[in-house]
Amino acid sequence: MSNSTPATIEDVARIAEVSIATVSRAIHTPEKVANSTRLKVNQAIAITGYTTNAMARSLRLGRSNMILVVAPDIGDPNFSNILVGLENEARSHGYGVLIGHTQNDPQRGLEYLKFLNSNQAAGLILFTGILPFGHQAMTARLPPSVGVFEPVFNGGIPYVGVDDIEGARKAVDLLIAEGHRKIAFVGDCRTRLAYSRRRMGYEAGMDAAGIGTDLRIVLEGDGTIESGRLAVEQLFMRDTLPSAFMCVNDQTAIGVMIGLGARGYDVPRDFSVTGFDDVPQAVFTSPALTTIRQPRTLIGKHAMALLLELLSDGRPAETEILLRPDLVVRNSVSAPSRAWTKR
Amino acid sequence: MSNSTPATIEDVARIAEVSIATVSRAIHTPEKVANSTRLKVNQAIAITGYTTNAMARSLRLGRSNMILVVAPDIGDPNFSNILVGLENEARSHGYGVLIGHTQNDPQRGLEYLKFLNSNQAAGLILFTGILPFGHQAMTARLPPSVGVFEPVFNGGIPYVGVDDIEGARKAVDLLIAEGHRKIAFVGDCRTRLAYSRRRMGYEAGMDAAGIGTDLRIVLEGDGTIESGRLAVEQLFMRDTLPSAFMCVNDQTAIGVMIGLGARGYDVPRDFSVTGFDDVPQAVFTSPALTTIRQPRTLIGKHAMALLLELLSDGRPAETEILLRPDLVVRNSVSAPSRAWTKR
DNA sequence: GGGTGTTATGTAAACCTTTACATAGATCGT
DNA sequence: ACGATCTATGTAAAGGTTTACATAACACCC
Repeated sequence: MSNSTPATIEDVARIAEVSIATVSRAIHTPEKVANSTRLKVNQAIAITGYTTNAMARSLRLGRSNMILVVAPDIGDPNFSNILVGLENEARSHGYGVLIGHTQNDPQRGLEYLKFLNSNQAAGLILFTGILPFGHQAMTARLPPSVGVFEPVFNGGIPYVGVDDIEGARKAVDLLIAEGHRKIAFVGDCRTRLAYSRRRMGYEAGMDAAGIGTDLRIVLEGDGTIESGRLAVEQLFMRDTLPSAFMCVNDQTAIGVMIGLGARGYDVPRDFSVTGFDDVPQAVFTSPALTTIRQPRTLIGKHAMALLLELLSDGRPAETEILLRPDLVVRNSVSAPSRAWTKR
Repeated sequence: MSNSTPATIEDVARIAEVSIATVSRAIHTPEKVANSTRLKVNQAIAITGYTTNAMARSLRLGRSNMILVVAPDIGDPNFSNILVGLENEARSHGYGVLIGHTQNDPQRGLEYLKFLNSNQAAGLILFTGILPFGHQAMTARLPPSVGVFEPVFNGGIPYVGVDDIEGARKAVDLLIAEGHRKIAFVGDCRTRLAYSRRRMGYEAGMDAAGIGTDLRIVLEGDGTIESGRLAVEQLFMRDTLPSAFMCVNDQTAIGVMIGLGARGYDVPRDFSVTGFDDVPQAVFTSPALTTIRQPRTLIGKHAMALLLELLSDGRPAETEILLRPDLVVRNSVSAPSRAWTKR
């Protein structure tokens, strides 16, 4: 029963007493084969335990059934949930998911390009927000691709993600509703499209409330904890303090809370803080972080569905699918402290 | 330069004015080809931008250059760091890493078995602690495999992980050194080998200190936050309270701290708590969790190295590689409270 | 100078599948 | 009843690679 070498289509054909072509047809286009024959083939498959050799199939078809997922950092708390969505959707369509991380190393990017060139992946999901492959000359050979988590700015590939503008808007609106007027934005960053959009949402909210943007309390940042801590330091140096910090992501918010804690302030009594992403840790910070949730599994699902569509249709359907962000209220926001309302 | 169809070995051969066999040899066994020829071939490769078609290669060789990694849950905070180690090591040897998650669904397991049978992966890394493929009959066709994170109990495959016994021992020893005598063990679980070992370390430590094990404060658990919370409830019901909780993992410890917090107790003033794993969240709990660190990236690296060795040698080298766990002291442990020292 | 090695290269088969084309048998319309 | 059409199946080529075997060139030794 369990030979050392796996059964081939020929073994099945021999047992079913048909040709290998018929076996192949019985599997892939069953309507083209007589009922009686199909039955014999299915029995033979059951007997041999035959599984199509994916290598041979891919070789013949000129494309594989693997999707390459390239992320800058597998450990990113946002990553795994999106991946689950991607993986489920892919597998239910007979595709496998392959994972690579670039660690922001361009050399790594080239390796993946080679990988794609050698036909090992039929499609590409990009978390990096940038085509990680040096010269655009290569672009010609890129398989169908979909950006996720971060829009890809140097190549017109479709994107699936959360509506950053709307999400940011929800955060500012909450702070404004609580009575805040001086709201800092931490994590301004021109190169990251998602962050730019969040800032746009921030500005829209401030404008809508008739407050407008005070550039002295818009701080640069790269989304790391450290950048949040640094921003707090800068503000205390400049002595232009807000009553609330709207942060471009949860990591930054954690950094801000650490910075404020280090200076002896209490969140939310002295300052309110919001994040963005709702990473798992956001529940465990103290206080638990009020933030904007990304529907990560859903993003993964949609992104993969779009990619698979591209793979069969050829032409790009939508260029951008934006999902609805949800406000998650926890304990890091309250009304501004007395000290601030007086100003 | 960038044709629509990728260059094949024949294109290279034509340009280099040699046969395809020579090209293949120039790539894989360069010492068997004359210097002058090798030069010509390399130039031709550079001109064409040739990359070996991995499908054809795998088909011919009867094995792929992919390693399948099967985890119960990609989102597990322990997972990503081990994966980084696995991935780096694999890639530096020309292998790619493929990720699957079973979500503890046996159906899923079967899909992966099919996947392996169809030659799409040369080796298997198992996070699940169990061969996820129904009947052991199949075992015959399993490719070289290595267990990681959790020893595989139903198949004699090599294992790479942390020394759970020693790690647990470090945790008890710390608690004992702080003066604790009544130390609960939370997360007893017969089916999970790693947890059993941690309990063994716990018992060894208690015995060495002449305290011994009090079964009334050894509680079952499955490593979830909820199981930790529940354990606290049980102890308060039974009214047999320890002064410290040694938890089988960080999640459990978080649950314990939540449970204690809910009853109005302060950690570490009223009770000390230790975890195991040092997941990223452990820094952000309040108080920050004292725990045992698993060298995750290193585990991944060693596991993959072992697997690749198996792949080339054939025979299993070591059956178990245990790495050193490190004690990470944070703020969840202190001397027992007055109330307890008096007992 | 002819047998013996050695070295470098070429020829062709094999890996397993899918599918265009060919074939043969059945069905149908008149 | 006969050509036309349709349906089910088979034959064989193709996809790109690796490698056993064959060949050819060359050096070497007695």
